Amino acid sequence: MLITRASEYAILSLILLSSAKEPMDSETLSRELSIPKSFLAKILQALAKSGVLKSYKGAKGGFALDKETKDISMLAVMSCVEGKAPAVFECAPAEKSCPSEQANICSIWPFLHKLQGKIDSFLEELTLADIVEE
Amino acid sequence: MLITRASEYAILSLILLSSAKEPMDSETLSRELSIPKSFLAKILQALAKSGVLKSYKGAKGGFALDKETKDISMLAVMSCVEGKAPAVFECAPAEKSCPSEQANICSIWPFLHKLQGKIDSFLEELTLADIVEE
DNA sequence: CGAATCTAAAGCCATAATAGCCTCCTGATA
DNA sequence: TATCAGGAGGCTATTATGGCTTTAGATTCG
Repeated sequence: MLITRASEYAILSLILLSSAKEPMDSETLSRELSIPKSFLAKILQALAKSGVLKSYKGAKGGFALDKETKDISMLAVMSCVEGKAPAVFECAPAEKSCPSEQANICSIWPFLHKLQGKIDSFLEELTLADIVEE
Repeated sequence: MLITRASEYAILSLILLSSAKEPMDSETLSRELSIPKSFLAKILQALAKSGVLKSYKGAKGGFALDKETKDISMLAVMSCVEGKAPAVFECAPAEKSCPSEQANICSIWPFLHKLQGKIDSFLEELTLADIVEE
C-alpha cells in the first residue's frame, strides 16, 4: 500500500500534539479528532517506536512530540506509519532484472526512480513546522 | 483511501505509453509491467474516460495518450483513478462544524488546508513530461 | 511500602475496502 | 462475418480498518 488512513491520522495527531503543552493520551486524541481509538493507538505506538513521539505510561500519561516540529518530515511520518518501506512506486517486474542485477535494465526503471526521488524530496522537505507555523 | 495501487499502475502505464508510437492493448501493458490484466483494464478505462488516454476498439486497438505529456499532471491521474476526490487529508470531524458551517472552526482545519494545498500543488505541477523527459 | 488506578503495549477477531480473476457484452476492423 | 480488443459486471482473495481484551509499566495515594 502506498498512502493510507494511517498516514492521515498520524498527521492529524501530530498537528494537535504540536500545540499541546502536556502529553495527550490516545483516548483524548481519538475524541478530539474523531478517529477510532484502537486504530489510532497503533499508529501512535508506531510513531513512538520511530522516535517521532515519546510515550508516557501511567496516570497523566500519553504522547508528546519528541522532536522539533521542523525536524519531523512527512516522509518520516509516513514511512514509519505505513507498514512498508517509504517506497511509493516500485518497478513491478523488479524480481526479474529491474534494478541492477542484470546488465539489461527495465526500460521504465530510470523514470520510476526519478519520480520516486521527486516525491521523496518533497515529503522529506515538508515538515510539521511547515504546516503548523503561521 | 488516499493513494493506492491504482495510481501506481496508472503511472507505470503512462510512462510506457509515452514512448509508444502505436496504441498498446491492455494485455501487452499488463505483460510488460507485470500488472494483473483485469485490474489494469479498469484503470485504463478510467483514464480514458477522463481524457488522459484515448481508447481504440477492434483489431490493432488499445490505448494511447490523448494529451501532451506536459499536460498530464499526477494530480489529474490520481484524481481520476482513485475513486474519490483528489482530497488526501480531510478534517475528520467535518460533519460537525469544521469547514465553515458554524462560526467556530475546527482548530486544525487551517493546517490541514495548508497541507492539502501544498500536496495538491506539488502533484499538479508534476507532469508526465517531468518524469519521462531526459 | 503496597494497593489501586491510570494508560501504553500487544494481541486476536470482525468488518470494510482494495486488489485481482473470470465471463459476457459491445463496438471496430479486416 | 469472423476476429480483435475495449467496456462492464460479478465473484473471490487479500489487505486495511476498526473493535475488543489482556498484559505491562508508571503514577498516586493510603
